[in-house]
Amino acid sequence: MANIQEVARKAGVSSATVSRVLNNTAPVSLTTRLKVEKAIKELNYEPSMLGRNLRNSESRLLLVLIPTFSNPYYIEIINGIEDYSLSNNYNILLCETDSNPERENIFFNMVKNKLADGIISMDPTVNMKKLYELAERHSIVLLSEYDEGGSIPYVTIDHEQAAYKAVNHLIKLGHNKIGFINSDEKFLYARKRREGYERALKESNIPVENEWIYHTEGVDFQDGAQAMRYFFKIKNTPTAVFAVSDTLAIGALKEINNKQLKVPEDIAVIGFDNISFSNMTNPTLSTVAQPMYEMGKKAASMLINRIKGNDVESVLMDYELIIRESTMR
Amino acid sequence: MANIQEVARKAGVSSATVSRVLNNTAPVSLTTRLKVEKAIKELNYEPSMLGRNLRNSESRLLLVLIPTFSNPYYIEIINGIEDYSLSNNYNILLCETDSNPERENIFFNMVKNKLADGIISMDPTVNMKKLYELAERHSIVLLSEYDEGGSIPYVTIDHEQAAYKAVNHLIKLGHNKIGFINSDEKFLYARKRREGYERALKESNIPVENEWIYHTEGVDFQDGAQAMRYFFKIKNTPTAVFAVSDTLAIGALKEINNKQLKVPEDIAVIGFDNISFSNMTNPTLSTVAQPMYEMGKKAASMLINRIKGNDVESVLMDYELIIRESTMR
DNA sequence: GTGAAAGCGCTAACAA
DNA sequence: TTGTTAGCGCTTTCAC
Repeated sequence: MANIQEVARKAGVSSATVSRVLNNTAPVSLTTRLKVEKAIKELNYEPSMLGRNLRNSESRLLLVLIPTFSNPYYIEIINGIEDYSLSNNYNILLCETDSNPERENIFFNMVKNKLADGIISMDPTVNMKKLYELAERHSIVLLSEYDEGGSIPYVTIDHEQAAYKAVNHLIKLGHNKIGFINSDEKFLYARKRREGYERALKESNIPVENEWIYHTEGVDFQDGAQAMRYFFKIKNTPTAVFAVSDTLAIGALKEINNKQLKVPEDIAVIGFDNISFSNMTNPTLSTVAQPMYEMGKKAASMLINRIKGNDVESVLMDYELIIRESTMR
Repeated sequence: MANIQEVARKAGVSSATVSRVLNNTAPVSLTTRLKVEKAIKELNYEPSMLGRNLRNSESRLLLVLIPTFSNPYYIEIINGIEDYSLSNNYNILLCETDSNPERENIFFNMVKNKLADGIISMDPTVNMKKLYELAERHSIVLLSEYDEGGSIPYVTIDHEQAAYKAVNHLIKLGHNKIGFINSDEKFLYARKRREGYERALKESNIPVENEWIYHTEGVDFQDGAQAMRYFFKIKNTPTAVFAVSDTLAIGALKEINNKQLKVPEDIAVIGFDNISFSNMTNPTLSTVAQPMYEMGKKAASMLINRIKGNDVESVLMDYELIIRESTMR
């Protein structure tokens, strides 16, 4: 592959001029521009990003941290991030941390040693201390999971209120025995959604029963099924279930099916995330939809702004309750 | 962030020595090594990949081309690719082409201008002509989709035989009206699987009816549902359906449910891919499982070998028929 | 075992 | 409008 010098020689100009043609960074006379473009074409020249990046000390690569590829929740967000990034000449590197600190370190180091320009973290298990250290000298944006009152900008929804609305919807349907399948409360979103769950109950004078709150290990289908098995085991099985993710809700649905019970007649179920599967289950799943794609775009734009040195503000996005068969009367 | 010169100065050595300590590329006396390591720690030094990559003219970045994030089929493969790559100090860049030639170009250019060292393409819509051009000077491996008799190495399964087995399974269950939900036959895998479908029928003296072969536009749930609606519309609705992907099969399942028909009693269904959701449907879905994770690892190892300049050979992997409720008697 | 120096490919400051 | 030159941070000869 030819380099800029060879192009310059072939065109009979200096490499600086070739660079100027390439980047439109200073006026070049039409004749020389044509000569240069001809040489570029003839040599099949493509500028090396390696040289350019070293010189500009940027990589135009953004890291997107997610705990696992297997949660479909992230897909649309990633699409949003990618679309915005690509159209701003940034590429994104999808980083699966597996909630593994070692992996996390690999990715943090990529930023430190200039292989990436910034990070969008969607990983609720991320090491916040290290992230703050990194944030001192590098650009970081939090997506979905965030740190209240912290200095790292984030984009998220009002998890407390969204959970409140979901549970309230179940209450209005006449339920007062409402199970809550939550994930580990070390995650902020889990704590927030629990608050929303409790507020809805209290406002309707329904006592909050600890045995109706189940904490899962992960957010796989299996975890949801296991939670449901637990609810079946206790004496007072709920007549409605709110799960903090669609994957959990779908697992619960499956388990209810296995028991030959009917949704929503015997047990109503509502999830969270509006993943594409949620419309394919039988019955279809009610859920809370976040504006995934928009959140992704927003986060990307915030990050790129940060990289450019601008100040950015955190944002709270809207969400929507989606009623489907699993909570119809 | 400190650079190698500052470390050298602080340690009282030359930058060459620091580099030698960093890369273990030549013997360094213990005392100087300790001095250097001390300086590195004190300055919190991390070598810049930008400089290193330019010097070594490599990026240690691999591109993984997939048509869309939203097909869960790719997840485990990507995990395999990523695990192998990371443990060999390569990072992977997941590239969603959206079957869009422009996007494809962006990614091809990354390889041309040294921003990436090679490509694993899982995109059946990829522009083969351009890919071959690229393959002349760069390392490429095809995964799942491949080019028979071409010069680009690939890893795949025997699609013809896998389809044959799936259909044969339906025949053994007593079906002789077997619908086939195929994707566009511009894809090699689709043509191969059709061959398998036809071979199974012919071997059992079941005539191949064109009206029982439906070609979808995409491989989303909706496409499967649409295919099933078509089968319901024709006079002679099949009693069993083989879909070339689980997503299609799940869409079909949903549509059968909507018709108040029972799977497998009224219509048996078998898919392809063994995505995680296939075990959560009601009934659970029979399918063909490819060794996704292993295929990913294998492809990554082949690509990295190629980059190193070694010759690599294409491989055919095993697959497995997974019988679940949707095809039980 | 270690250092000096060149150079990977590019861009930007300065000079002309 | 264009060329000269320095230098981004690193590794690797080649001397010593």
